[in-house]
Amino acid sequence: MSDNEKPTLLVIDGHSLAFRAFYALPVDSFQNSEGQHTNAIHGFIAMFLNLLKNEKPTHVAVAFDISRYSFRTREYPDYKGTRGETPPEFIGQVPLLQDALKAMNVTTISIEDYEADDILATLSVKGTHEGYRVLVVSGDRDTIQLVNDNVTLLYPSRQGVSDLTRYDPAKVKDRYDIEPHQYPEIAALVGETSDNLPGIPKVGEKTAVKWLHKYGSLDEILAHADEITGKVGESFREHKENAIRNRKLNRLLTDVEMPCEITALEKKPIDQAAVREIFGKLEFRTLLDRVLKLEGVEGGAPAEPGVSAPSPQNLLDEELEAWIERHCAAHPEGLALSVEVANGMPTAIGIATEDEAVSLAWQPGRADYAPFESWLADDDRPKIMHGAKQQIKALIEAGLTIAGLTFDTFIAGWLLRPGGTDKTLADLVLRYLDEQLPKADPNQLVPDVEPLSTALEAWYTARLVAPLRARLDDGSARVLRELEMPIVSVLAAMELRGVAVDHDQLAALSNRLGSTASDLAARAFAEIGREINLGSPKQIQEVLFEQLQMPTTRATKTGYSTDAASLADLQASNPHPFLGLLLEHRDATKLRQIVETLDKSIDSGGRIHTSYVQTGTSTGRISSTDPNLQNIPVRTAEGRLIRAAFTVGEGYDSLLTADYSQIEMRIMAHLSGDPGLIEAFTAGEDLHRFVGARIFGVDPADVTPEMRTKVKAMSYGLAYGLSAFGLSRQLRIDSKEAKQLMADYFARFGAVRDYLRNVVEQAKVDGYTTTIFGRRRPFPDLKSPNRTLRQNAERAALNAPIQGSAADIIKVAMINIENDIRDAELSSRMLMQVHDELIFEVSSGEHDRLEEIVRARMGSAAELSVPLEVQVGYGSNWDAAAH
DNA sequence: ATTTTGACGTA
DNA sequence: CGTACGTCAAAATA
Repeated sequence: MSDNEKPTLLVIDGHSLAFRAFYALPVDSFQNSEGQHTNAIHGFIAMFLNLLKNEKPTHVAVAFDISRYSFRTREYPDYKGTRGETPPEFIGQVPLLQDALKAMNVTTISIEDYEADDILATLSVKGTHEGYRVLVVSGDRDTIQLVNDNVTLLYPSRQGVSDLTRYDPAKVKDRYDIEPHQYPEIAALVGETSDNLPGIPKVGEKTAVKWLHKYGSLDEILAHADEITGKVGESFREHKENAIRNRKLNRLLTDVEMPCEITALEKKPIDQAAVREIFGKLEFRTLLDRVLKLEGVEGGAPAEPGVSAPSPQNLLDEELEAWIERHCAAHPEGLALSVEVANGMPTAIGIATEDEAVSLAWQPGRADYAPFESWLADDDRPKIMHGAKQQIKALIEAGLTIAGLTFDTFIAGWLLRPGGTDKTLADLVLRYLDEQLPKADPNQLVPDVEPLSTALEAWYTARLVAPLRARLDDGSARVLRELEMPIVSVLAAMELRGVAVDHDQLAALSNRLGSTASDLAARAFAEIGREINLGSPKQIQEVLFEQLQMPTTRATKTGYSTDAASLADLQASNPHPFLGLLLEHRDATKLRQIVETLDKSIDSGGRIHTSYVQTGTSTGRISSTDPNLQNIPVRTAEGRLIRAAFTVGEGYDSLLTADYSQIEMRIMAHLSGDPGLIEAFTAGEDLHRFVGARIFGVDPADVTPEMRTKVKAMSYGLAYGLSAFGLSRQLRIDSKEAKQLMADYFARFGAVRDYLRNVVEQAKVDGYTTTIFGRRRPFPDLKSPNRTLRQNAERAALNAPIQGSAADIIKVAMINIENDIRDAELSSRMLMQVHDELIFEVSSGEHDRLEEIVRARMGSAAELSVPLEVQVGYGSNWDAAAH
C-alpha cells in the first residue's frame, strides 16, 4: 500500500496547542460579549480546520492532560516544577474547546496518570502497526522521538499555531543532525528548562550531538564517561545522574491502555446544531463559516464573495485600459494598488478589486502601460494601498506621478489599534478577514509556499477596506481622511529629499570624542587600579558595590542601577573620582556613537535620508528611524556640535527652523479652559515667570531663577501624570515641599486638575481617549485589577490627548505648508520634523515668502483658546538656525 | 545567532 | 512613584 492510499491518523496534543495559541493571539481582541476570553480556542480551531483541509485525515483524536500531575511527578516531584500559575485568562478556555471539539464529533482522550504526549506516542505506534500514516501535532519537543518514515510531527513555530513545521526524519536530521529516536538522549544531556529538568552544565546541543556521534548512544557515552576530557568531562561525570534521570522521564510510553480502538476515531460528520450553538456562544462567525464549508454545507452562512483567490491576469494596452475603465466605474471607492519594491525601485505592479486582480510587468519607459500611468496620476481616481509611503517613493523614483491615494489599510489598522504591534498585511488579513496568509517557513531553505504575488497583495488590500471602514468611528475616519492620508506623500517627499550633513565635521568630532574617551578611561582605570569595560553595567556594579563597597542604588532586574541619576546620588553620598570620570566617559562615548551612526548613514550625495514611521507611536506622533533624526543632542555644547554638522545643502541659501513654543501647555490650557493658564498665554509674559508669580504670590519681576526652575518642572510634569514624589526626586527637594508646590499650583490653576482627573474618568467610561481632532487611543488596562498596570494606564491616558493633539496640529501644519509651497512655486522645501519643530531648506530670495507661509500655517493649524506661538530662526546649519 | 536589558539621546 | 520614542553594547538565552 502506498502512502497516498493509507488512511491518515491525526493526533493532537490539545493542551499544548491551546496554550501556544493563547500566547500567539492577543488576549484582548478575542473575547465574547460575556467577557469570556476565546483566543486559545480560536487559535486552536483555526489551526485544526487548516489541518482538516490540508491533510484530509481519515481518523482524528485530540489528547488532553487531566492535571499537571502524572506518574512522572511521582517519580520526580520537581518535574515541570518551574511552571508558573496558569494565566487566569487561559483558565476556562480548555473545557469550552473540548465542547467545541465534541460538537465537531472529534474524539478527545484523557487518561488518568498519563500525559497527553504518552497518548500521542501510544496512538502513533498503534496506528503504524495498523497501517495508518500518522500525523502528530504537539508543541512539546519530546515528541520528536516519535518521528519515523511513517510518523510526521507538526510543530508550531514561534509566530503562531497555524504555522506548523513538518518534522520528518530528514527534517530532524537537517535541524539536529541526529536520528529522531536519538532526540531524547540529546535532551537528556542538555536538559529541559521548561520541564525543570536540569541537564549537564556546560553541555549544549553542540556538545551533546558531538558525543552522540562519537559513541552512538547515551548508554555508550555513560560507559565511556572516563574518556571525556576537559571541564565538560568533569561536569559530565559529576552530573551524569541528571542525564540518566532525564532520559527516564522523557521516554514517552507507547503502551498506555486506550479507551477505544483507532477505528473508532474515524472522522465523522459534525453535529451541525451543536456546532452552531457552541460557535455562536463563542461568537466565532467566520470560523463557523469555515467549518460549515469544510463539511460541504451550502447556505449555512451568508456566502462570502470571492474568498477563493482570483488568478491575476496579465494585461496591457487596450485590455488594460478597458479593465481599469470598467472597474473604476464599478468601484467608486477606488482600486487597490500594490507595488513590489526592490532597491527602492518598482519591479511589479498589482491592481485589484475585491474579486479580480491584474498584474503588470511594468518597466520604465514602456508604452504598453500608459493606461496605468494615467490612472495613477489621476487625482479623481481613488487608490487604496497597504503601506503606501515606501511604494510611493519607488514610483516617484521611477518618474511616475501618483495622486488620489484615499485609503491605506496599514494606517487604518494602526488607527484602530495604535498600540498594537501587528500591522502587516498578514496580520490584518487574519484579524479582519479571518484568513491565514501563506507564509514561508524561515527555517526552510527551499520555501514550500510561493510568496504572495503583488496582484494578490492588492486583492487582499481591496478586501480589507470594508471591514476596516466599518470599524472606524467618525473621529478616526476624519483623522485618516484629513491628516494621515494627506501626510503620507509629504513624508515620502521629505524622506527622498534628505538633509545635508557634513562628513568632515562629524569625522573631526568623532576623533576628538574618541581621544577624550580613552583619556577618561585611562584615568578611571587608574582610580580603581584595574581595567574594566566601562560600557558594561555588570562590571561597573562590581567596581562600585564590591570593590569600593558603596551603598547599593535602585534595584534593577539583574542587580543595581548604574544610570546617571544613581551615579549622581552616589557622588553626593560617597564622593569618588571614579564616578565623575565614568559619567564623563559615558557622555563622550554616547556622543561618539551618535556621531558614528550618523556618519555611516550619509549617502553619496552627502545627505541623510531618515525613514519616518507614521504608525510608530500610540499617541499619533511620527517616529524616525535609520537613523533616528528626532533624538539628535541639543542640551550640551558638545552635543550641539552635532547639530552644527546638519548643514544647508548645495543650491540653497540657509536652513529655517520653526517650532511651536510650549505647545503641550497651550493644549492643556485650551482643553482645561483654565482662566489663569489662558491668561498666562495671552499676557505675553514669560510663561514660567507668570505662573511662578501666581504660585508664590510675588510680582513676576521678583520670581527667582530657583522658583522658575521649580515651576517649569512642575508644569511640564503635569502633562505626564507626575506625582509629588517624582517632583521631589527630580528637583531634589523634600517631598513635603513638593507636595506644597503642587497644592499651590492647583489652588491657582484648579481647572487644570479638574481636567486631568476628568480625562482619566472619561477614559475609564469610554475605554479610550480622544484628541482635539478625534484621534482615539484605547486603554483596556484602566480597568485592570493589577494596580501597577492600571496606574501606568492612567498616566498614559492623561498624556495621550495632550501629546496626541500636538501631533495632530503639526501634521495639519505640515500638510498645509507643503501645499502652499507648491502653489507658490517655491523651490524651498521641508526636510525634517522633530515633534514640535520643522526644518526647511531655503532657496535664495525665498526667505520672506517661506517664513510667511510657515508662520501662517503653523499658527493657524488649530483654533485654540490660546494663541499658537511659533518661533522661527535662520542659519547655515541646524544649530545656528536655532534661536 | 538571536532576543532582552540597561542606559541615554530627543520632544 | 513622569509620557512618547529609537539605538547601541552587553548580557542572557536558544
